[in-house]
Formats: sequence, C-alpha cells, structure tokens
Amino acid sequence: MSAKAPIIVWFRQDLRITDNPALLAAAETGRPILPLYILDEESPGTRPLGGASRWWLHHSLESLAANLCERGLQLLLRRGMAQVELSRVVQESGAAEVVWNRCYEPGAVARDTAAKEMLCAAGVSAESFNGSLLIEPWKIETGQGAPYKVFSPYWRRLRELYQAPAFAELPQSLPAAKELMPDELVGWSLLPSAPDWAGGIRDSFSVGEAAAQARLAKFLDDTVVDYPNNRNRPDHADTSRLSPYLHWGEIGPHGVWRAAAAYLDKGGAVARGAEAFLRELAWRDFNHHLLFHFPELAVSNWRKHFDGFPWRDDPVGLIAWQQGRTGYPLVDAGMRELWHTGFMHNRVRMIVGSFLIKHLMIDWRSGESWFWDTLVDADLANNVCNWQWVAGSGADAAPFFRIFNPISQGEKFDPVGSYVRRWIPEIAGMPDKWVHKPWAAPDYVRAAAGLVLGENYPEPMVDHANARARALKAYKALRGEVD
DNA sequence: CCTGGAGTTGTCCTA
DNA sequence: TTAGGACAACTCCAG
Repeated sequence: MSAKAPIIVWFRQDLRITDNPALLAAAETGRPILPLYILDEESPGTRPLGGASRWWLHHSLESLAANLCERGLQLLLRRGMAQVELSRVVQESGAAEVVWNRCYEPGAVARDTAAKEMLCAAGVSAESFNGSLLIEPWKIETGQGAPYKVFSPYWRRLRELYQAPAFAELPQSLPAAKELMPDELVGWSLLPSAPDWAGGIRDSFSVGEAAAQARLAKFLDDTVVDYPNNRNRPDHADTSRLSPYLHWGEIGPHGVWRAAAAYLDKGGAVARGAEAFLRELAWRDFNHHLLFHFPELAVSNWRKHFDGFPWRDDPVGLIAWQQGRTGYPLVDAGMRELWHTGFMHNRVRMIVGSFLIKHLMIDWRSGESWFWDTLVDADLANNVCNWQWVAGSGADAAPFFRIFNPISQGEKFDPVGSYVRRWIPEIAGMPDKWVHKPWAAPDYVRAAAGLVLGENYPEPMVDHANARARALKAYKALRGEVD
C-alpha cells in the first residue's frame, strides 16, 4: 500500500475515463486514486431524476465501474447529501485532495461551492476542471462584456476563441486507494421493475463511453456528409444521437470537436456537414451558458410579458398528448417514439412542443416536465431553453407566429410516412397521400386501411386552422394589441 | 451613446 | 405551380 494520502476523483456528469481532465490530473499526482460517485437525491435544489435518466445512470455507472476496473480502480458508490457523503469519504480514506469536473446548473454550482468551502475548511485541497463544455460561461462575452443572448454572434465568437485542448492518454494502470465499504448499485433501484418499461430503450441505446465513441465514429464516417439536409428527416436515422452520452459525460464535447474537426479539414460536403454538426454542439454550450447566467430560465418565462399568457388548464388534453393520441400522426408518432425509446427526433420535438403550446395552449412547463421524465438525454439547460425557444418566451426564440403545421411538416419531412407508420400501426395501411391527415381521406380509403376514426385511432383533438387562429389571438392579446 | 443590420428550424395567402 | 410578402415588433450586438 502506498504511503501517500489518496486523491478522490468525484464523478458527476463526466462518467468516462477517456479524455477526463479531473481523472488525468489525479493520475499525474501519483497518489492512490479513489473514484467516487454520490447519488444525491436529497440536497435542496436537486431536481429528482426522471425515470429514463435513472435507467441510463444505472447502466452508465456499471460501465464506468468496469472501465475503471480495467485500470485497476474500484468505483466507490455512495448515496446521500453530496456534501455529507463527500466529507465522510474524505475522512474514511484520509484523502488529501479532491478533484472533479465542473457542472454549471444553478443547483450544481451551489452544491460544488459549498463542497469546496467544506474541503478548504478541512484542509483538503480541492481542484476542478472543465471537461463538459467547449468554453465555460465566464470565458466568452460580447464586446460590451455581457453574456451572449443571440446564438449567431455567439457561434461566430466561439469559432474565433475555441481551440480543442490536446488529447492526453490515461495510463493503463493506476494506483488504487484502499477500498472502502461501497453502496450497492442494485440497492439504488434506478431500474424499473414492475412493469419493466425499459425494453424499448435497451433496444435503442447501448450505454457507456465505448458505445458513445462508436456512435460518434459511425456518425462521422457515414452520416455527417448529408447532415445539413437529413438531420431534419425523422424517417432517416441521421442525427448523431449523442445527446444522452453528452449529458452524462460518457463522451466530452472536446473529444467530439476534435473528431469532427478532422472532417472540417477535408473540405466539400463532409466539411459542411461537420460544420453544421459542430454548430449544433455549440447550441448545447449556449444553452448551458444561458442557464448559468440566467438561472430563473429553468422555471420562469425569459420574456416577462409571457407571464400573462392565458394557458389552458387541460389535464385530459395533456394526457392525450403524452400518450400520443392527439389524432395528428406526426405528433403522436413523436410522443410514442419518446415513450418507447426514451428519445425523439429533434425536428419532431419542435413539432410536438409547438402543438402542446400553440394548438393546445398548455404551459410549456408541462411539456418540459414530461420530457424531463421520459427522455434519456433529459438535461436541464437544453430542456428548458429549447422549450422556451418553441414557446417564443426564450432568449433568441422563435417568433410567436411560427406555429408548426403538423400536417405539412409531416409531408415535408416524412414524405412517404415511414416514420408515422412505424410508431402508429393503426394508420399503417393508409396511402402516403393521407397518412398525415387520415381524417381527410375518403371513407372508402380509411375502410380499406382498416381505420375507424374514434375507434382505433382518434379524431384530431383540435382543428389546425382554428387552433392556430386561437393561439395567434392569445399572443396578440398578450401584447395589448387586440382590437 | 448612437446606428443599423440581423436574428435556427414556418405558414399562409396572393398573384 | 411557384415565388414573394405579410405576419410584429423588439432586442441584440458590432462598429
């Protein structure tokens, strides 16, 4: 056993051993390493994990533990208030140092600040690193010294400033600290039992950093060349689907950037695809920056005049939306994809969001909350910023009159209906022409397809034109411009 | 402090 | 069939 006091690597949303600055820094000290994860469901300000996130976290921790094990380390699991557990592990281990990669959500910042103070007071050194964002929120600002609120100038500035840090290899074998009594992962009950609803998620995703790397490599090799067009096509599986891995840090944004930048240098369509992809990656940073600078974004309208919006209280409508029974095939397909796989194609997210907010006039927070519970990539910053973007209440948001038409969006982005047929077998027999608007088809067409509206598939719960007019009127009234 | 161009992802009507 | 403009006004941000 080493005579040196150990160093604790506190894992949080950086569940990887490759390209992990805190772990690398720990390795460089030569101290015995104690990798620690704390499941904290108790600290004030902690939002309880959604169901899909709990499933993902379970598997991610298994994967991290296995990867650490290959380097000779044992992941220590603890459960409780982060500060209390961390303090306990410091005492039990006699650790002299703690390192971690920074988190940026308001609750996490408060937690980490308190942890740092506690460690300082105990004479334990604490150091944190950036492994989770391209550029940290305090390192990019407008010419006036303010945080960016508009994406395009932010992106231009990021392109000027950003350089991916060099990759450093983690040693094959690391000195381990003395093992402490661990919590058992199974005891955390992160997986669903009765019923086990996770089958569809299992079929859709492999969890862990090896899977993340493989997905990124495949995406860049096969798909990125057509990304600017095909990323909008839910009937093609042509987005990167890296979001859950990025959320849990099974892959880091610097690594993604480095890999994609190699394609930037190739020129032509591949380079244009890589550029478009990195722009999307930058949206993730932008959202995290916005939430960091404006923490109230998580709960309240960014544009205050939206506080007066006449949201409808409609629990029945909300449930129909959640269950994919609105009668609009594209909306229902998206909601069912979400329920079955823990994921939804990005364009469809905008469409179902627009439908909830504008067609049903239900508060965006109801949708945000459902996404939080069901998405495997549920991420506070991305979730609230994107919902506020759709609502029109956010920073740099869509203008209010941009109301997605679920029929024309379907015809444009799922032209032969393969996406809606996949998720709504009830309408699978409808011809392409009617598959996005089955109610409009002649009776004999529906009869031939075995579709009886109101029986095996709902009538549209609102009329598009009426709902659109109602939403526009409500927004107009909000601005005091109704005649 | 002022100025002026710009601002992720749409829809619908008209000519 | 297709292309263009209205939809609203406001805030952001660089110069």
